[in-house]
Amino acid sequence: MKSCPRSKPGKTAAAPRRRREPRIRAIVAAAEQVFLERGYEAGSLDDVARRANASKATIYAHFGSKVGLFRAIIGEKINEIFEPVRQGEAHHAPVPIVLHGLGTAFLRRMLSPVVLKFYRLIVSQGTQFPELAQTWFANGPKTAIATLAAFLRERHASGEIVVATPDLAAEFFLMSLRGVLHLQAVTGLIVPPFDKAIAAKVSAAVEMFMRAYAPQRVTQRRGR
Amino acid sequence: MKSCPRSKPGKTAAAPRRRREPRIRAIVAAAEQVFLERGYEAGSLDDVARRANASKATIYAHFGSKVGLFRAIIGEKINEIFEPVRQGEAHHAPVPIVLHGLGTAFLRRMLSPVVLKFYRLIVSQGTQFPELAQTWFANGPKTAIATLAAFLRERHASGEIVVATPDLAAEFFLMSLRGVLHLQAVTGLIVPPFDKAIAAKVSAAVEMFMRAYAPQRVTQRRGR
DNA sequence: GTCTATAAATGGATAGAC
DNA sequence: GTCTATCCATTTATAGAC
Repeated sequence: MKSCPRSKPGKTAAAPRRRREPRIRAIVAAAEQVFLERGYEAGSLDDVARRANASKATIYAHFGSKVGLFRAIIGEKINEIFEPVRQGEAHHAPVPIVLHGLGTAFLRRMLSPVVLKFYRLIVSQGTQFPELAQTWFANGPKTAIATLAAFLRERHASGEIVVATPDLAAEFFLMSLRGVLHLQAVTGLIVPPFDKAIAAKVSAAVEMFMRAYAPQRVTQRRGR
Repeated sequence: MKSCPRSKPGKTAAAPRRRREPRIRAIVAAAEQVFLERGYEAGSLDDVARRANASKATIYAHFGSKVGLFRAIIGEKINEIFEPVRQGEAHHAPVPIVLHGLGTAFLRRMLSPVVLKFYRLIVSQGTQFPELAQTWFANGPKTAIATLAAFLRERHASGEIVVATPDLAAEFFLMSLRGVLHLQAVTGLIVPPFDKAIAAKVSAAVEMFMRAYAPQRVTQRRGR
């Protein structure tokens, strides 16, 4: 049976880029779902074709192979997913307040269904797709740490905190934030909503961080 | 359809357990390799049979299905793998020294090939095999944290450190220890040897921990 | 470009001989 | 208990019509 006849493309100048035929967009959307939901190995092209109301032949015509489809879809999705992370905003509140806000947003995002699925995918397929792992790491964890480190560096300069190694401090904070909560969520041991757990974890992490990096200390630490 | 041949009643005094026919042992060993190396989905029973010099029929006779084999093999392997974690030893050195030793051992283990493969497996299959995720979490992270927390509690009592919430402090320390290093290793972005990176990470984490939990503080912080 | 139909290979699972 | 041989569903990939 014929599928719904869609209006043939006549406009190609409106959208910035990402201007593609509806069939391809449907395939992309379906592939995202399938791969994120079932993983690379278990996700089949039959499944993708079915959800996209397309045929496998069309998929192959545009992406060449399963590997090609996976690379294209996931590579693109990475950039889309981690876009919010790159938005480094200027914060002027006291450090603990800012950390609380950043931490909550960060942790919420880490534990969102789509990011959890993404994590499972990268962890299980990272060694098979090095360039995807690379992109993921650069756009995700690395950028998050760099952003927080920049903030810490500022506040160190203003004397509000004492951080000799901002990148390390940022890493510690973010990792403490994830904590066991992330392990439990990613393995399905706990399920949403996580709001209560997130709030508790953020408060505890901020408190620990401030205890470690607050300036008012008597210890005769080395200079600097 | 035969079910899993569990522990046979009889001589369970001499040998701890593991009293089985050589064929089964070969299958178990092969299955461990295959599943840890290629994952659950990609790992095939043909592959297992080949490496075990056995036939698929024999596998089915003893384990019933692929799922059954996986559950049995991985469930058993978890207990074997994380046995060292449970060895809570008594330490009498100063806290930073002990943390350094524990941290190094812990991180080394976390980044060992087999534990990394295990992590990939649990992360990707955790939601499909809840009881495995449960066992893994209880024997791994949870036990590690509990062990460290017990140590911290002792030293808190002796006044050497000030930890109001030992479990949280232990979690923070261990998570800070893993840090980005673990992410990079698990996704294949970096490869062994990790010794240099481990040493650096441990020192930094211990320093941070002591800064946060050392007792010599001016607690004139308003509020607290 | 997109479809139907099919090839070719793989993998989970079983029957039946020994 | 273990093997060989086979079944059958699924899956990647392609050929050829429209």
